[in-house]
Amino acid sequence: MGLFLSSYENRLDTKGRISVPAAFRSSLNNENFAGVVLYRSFTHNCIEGVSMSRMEKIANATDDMNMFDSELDDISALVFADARPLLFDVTGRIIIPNDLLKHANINGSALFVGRGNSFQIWNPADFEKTQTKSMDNLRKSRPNLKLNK
Amino acid sequence: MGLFLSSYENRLDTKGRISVPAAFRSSLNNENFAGVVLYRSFTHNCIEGVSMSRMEKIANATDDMNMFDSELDDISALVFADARPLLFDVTGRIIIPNDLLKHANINGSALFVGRGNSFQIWNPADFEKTQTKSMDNLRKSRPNLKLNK
DNA sequence: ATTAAAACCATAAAATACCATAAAAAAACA
DNA sequence: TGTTTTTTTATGGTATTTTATGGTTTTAAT
Repeated sequence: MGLFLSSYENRLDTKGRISVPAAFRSSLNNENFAGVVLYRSFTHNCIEGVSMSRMEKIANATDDMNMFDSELDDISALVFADARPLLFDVTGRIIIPNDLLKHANINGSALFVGRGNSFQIWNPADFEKTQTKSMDNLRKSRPNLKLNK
Repeated sequence: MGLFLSSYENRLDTKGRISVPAAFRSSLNNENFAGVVLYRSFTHNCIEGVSMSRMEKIANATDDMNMFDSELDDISALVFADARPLLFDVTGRIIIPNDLLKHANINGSALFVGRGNSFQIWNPADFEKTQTKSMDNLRKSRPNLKLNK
């Protein structure tokens, strides 16, 4: 699978449709499932996105075990119940469910942020803020850090 | 087999019929048996659901083992004795047997919850509670948990 | 004959496919 | 390099299909 790289801001139309960036779609070219799987991030007010094959990997890893392992049971309860498989339409759009949009505070437009093997979808302004905060944290803990090498 | 993902709340009608979510049915598209297998969960007040082919897999897996493993023997004994094969009607509905409904405390409507290779059927309010509990458990045991590893 | 179960029919709402076009990116060319 | 042509992408609107749900009729069982 190709990596999800760079960031792209796209608009939601009146029907809630939004184009998944072409670059992300081509990272999913040889998937069986022509779409993405989205779920609410546990750690941020954003949406997480992965491929279906990645979900299948998780399913097989937790499979058969969780009957005896309560922690695995908790994890799979949260992940799979919340995960939304969303097919692309012919032009590469998806409809992001309302509860996910609400969780990420997304209204008019959304920022697709590459994360390597996954990606995130953010309210553009919120992402800006958390990036700044992350940068500040780094500078505090590592005063000599140079990020623009 | 496709995964069971996301959650869908549907209503029971006066005759006890309820639609299995279309997304779940399409995960069972290329099964020989046009329906699902339900049984009472051992660990929760809910109903477990799997495909027939998955039951067969469990049968084969336990077959070789339970001669030596008394716990597996107990589990498979319970599962198979309790399991109900239920065919879809033309519109994709099933009738959930009364003892299963009672076990899961289901009255007017039921929540179909994806679990990857299986799914569960819950009283919607009860599910809400256990999800909150699962989240609390995880946060306690793993404060920095990231699920998209 | 009475009851229960299965097959059949109907429909509003939701989801999805279809068609069209402007903007942007890439390719071809001078 | 700069300019033109072609292709791809993002976006908008409309039409069609699917789904969940309710009710009725027919068949089977007791």
